[in-house]
Amino acid sequence: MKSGRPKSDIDHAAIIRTIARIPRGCVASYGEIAVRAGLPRRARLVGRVLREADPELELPWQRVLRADGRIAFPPGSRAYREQRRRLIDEGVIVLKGRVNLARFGWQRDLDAELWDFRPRR
DNA sequence: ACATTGACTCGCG
DNA sequence: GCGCGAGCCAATG
Repeated sequence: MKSGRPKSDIDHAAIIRTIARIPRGCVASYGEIAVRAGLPRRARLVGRVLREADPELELPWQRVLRADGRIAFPPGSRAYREQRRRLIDEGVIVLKGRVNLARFGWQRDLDAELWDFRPRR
C-alpha cells in the first residue's frame, strides 16, 4: 500500500482547478489563486504547482501574475516574452511587464455588482 | 537532519 | 521606485 503522497495532492488539485477557471482576458495573483483554492498564504505553492504542471492540461498560466500585476519571470526571458504575448493575444494590456489589476483583475464573482460601472474593454 | 531555493507577499525606510 | 527582512513551505541537495 503505498500510502501515498501527502495530502498536498489535494491542495495541488485545488490550485489547478482554480487556475483553470480564470476567465479569458482576466488575470489573478498567485496569492489570490491560493485564497480561492482555500489555501491562504500559500502563494509560493501556487508558483511551484504551476512550474511542475503538465503542459497537457493547457492551463491558462499566463493569467497568473504577482500581487502588483507584474509578470513573475525575469524581464526579457523567454518565459516572460511568451507570457506577455499570450496576454496581449487575449486582449490584456501589458505595459512594462505589468497589468492594471483594477481593470483586468479577476473580480467578477467577488464583486459582480461593480462590473456595471467598470469601464468596459 | 540541516541549508538553500524559489512562477510569492507585505511592511518599512 | 528600490532594497531588506520576515513569513511562507515543499522540493532539493
